[in-house]
Amino acid sequence: MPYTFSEENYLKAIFHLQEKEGTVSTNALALHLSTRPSSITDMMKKLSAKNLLVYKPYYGFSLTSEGKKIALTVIRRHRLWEYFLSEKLGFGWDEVHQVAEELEHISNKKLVDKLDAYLGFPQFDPHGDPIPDSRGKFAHVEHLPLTELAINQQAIITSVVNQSAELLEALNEKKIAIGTQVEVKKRSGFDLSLQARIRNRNLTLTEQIAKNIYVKKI
Amino acid sequence: MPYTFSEENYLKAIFHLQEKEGTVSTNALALHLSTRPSSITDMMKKLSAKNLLVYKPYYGFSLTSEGKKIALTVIRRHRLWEYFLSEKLGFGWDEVHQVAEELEHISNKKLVDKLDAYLGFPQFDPHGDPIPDSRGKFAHVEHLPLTELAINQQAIITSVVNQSAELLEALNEKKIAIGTQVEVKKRSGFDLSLQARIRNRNLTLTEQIAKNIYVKKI
DNA sequence: TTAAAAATTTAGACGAATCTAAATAATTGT
DNA sequence: ACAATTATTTAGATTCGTCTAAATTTTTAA
Ligand SMILES: [Mn+2]
Ligand SMILES: [Mn+2]
Ligand SMILES: [Mn+2]
Ligand SMILES: [Mn+2]
Repeated sequence: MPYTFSEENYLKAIFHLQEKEGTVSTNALALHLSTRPSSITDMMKKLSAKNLLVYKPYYGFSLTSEGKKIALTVIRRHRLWEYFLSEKLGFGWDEVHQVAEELEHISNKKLVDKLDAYLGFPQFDPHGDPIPDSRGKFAHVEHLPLTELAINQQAIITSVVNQSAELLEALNEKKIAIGTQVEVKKRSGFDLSLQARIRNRNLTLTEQIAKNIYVKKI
Repeated sequence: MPYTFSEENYLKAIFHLQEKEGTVSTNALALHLSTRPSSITDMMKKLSAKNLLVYKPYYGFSLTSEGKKIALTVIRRHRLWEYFLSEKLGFGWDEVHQVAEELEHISNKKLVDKLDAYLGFPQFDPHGDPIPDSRGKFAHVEHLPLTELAINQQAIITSVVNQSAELLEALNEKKIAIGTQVEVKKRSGFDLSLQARIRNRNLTLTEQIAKNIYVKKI
């Protein structure tokens, strides 16, 4: 029942890659975790011995339901702490991730549930990502990347998928945040950049930025 | 600058034993940390190599000023989290220690200082122990063990030194807490137990309990 | 269809933190 | 003063998580 920091980080990373890419390769996971592929293989053996994932050498691996359950509790803790840091302590959304990366490993269930209650059972973290409840369930939001929003369609920003400090700072500068209303006025056929109307101002957003911003039509 | 959980736990334990007993022996430290004496010796070598303590085989060891500084930051974090758990999340004072034992190792300075500010710069933790400020300074309270309080002298409880869950539960049952007013009416010459008047009721306190309770005369 | 390239695993090593058992040093009591 | 006891250290092992370098398997593309 008590998993190591490493085990939790691996399970969470696998869960995220599995969600985003559908599949997870040894190299992709090594890249994501900033480790070497051989370390991945080592850990896969340990985790499969604990029945947290199924692993066939050279065939790949995928989380068991127990493995998913653990990944979700780590994600829950991560996002709850991010919310706490942002809402109660006044951290910026570009700073919370790094700190939550450590706090997420404190596994006392009573702590997490009391924190959740204290925060008022928030549904989304500061990046717009849904926070699993104590049973691992979370709200689903119908959203699409800003790159696919129809011209002149009003929408609000629901989340930012890439949470690199650089991107978040760039968005801060442009005063773009979760909940901000946005409308695409024009999309360039040449570089796919777009002209957006945000807070009554016209901004140019590169494709690289736009594809990390998800929106919900209103 | 980044110390391991183990290193921090050792430094904190040495600091506490040094405060309470004046000196620290290998065996005492092993007992305190629930490890084996040989593990202590191993760690003493590591910590002295890092100049956090001075160590001469068979002669003992004591913290350098750098070692004390680190111990104090760990104690600061521990007590701030205890305060948070108690005041904000509603944990009982007999539950906070165990959780804080983990939270104390999250070393992000900005986190700790923002938490401190959020809590209103508390001076004492739920057990009455002083919380070091960001420079490592803390309030000093003139207090004495309840076993030494003069008969009929009014006093209030400032702290409880032994924080075993058993003792704290026993105190909860008797409705004894930090800040509770107390007066000793009689002290038995036979078993050193004492009759105390607390919340307008007369209670018998064994010596074992009384010596863990510290009070300040009023 | 097969050779080159890419992905993955294995072999062997290391540092951290711990342990047991044995050796050694310090203390104590007669 | 010295033998017995106690405290401490050393020797040697183990587990965890990681690494590099080499081997192996899979994929790709000529
Ligand atoms: Mn993490
Ligand atoms: Mn987030
Ligand atoms: Mn601790
Ligand atoms: Mn305390």
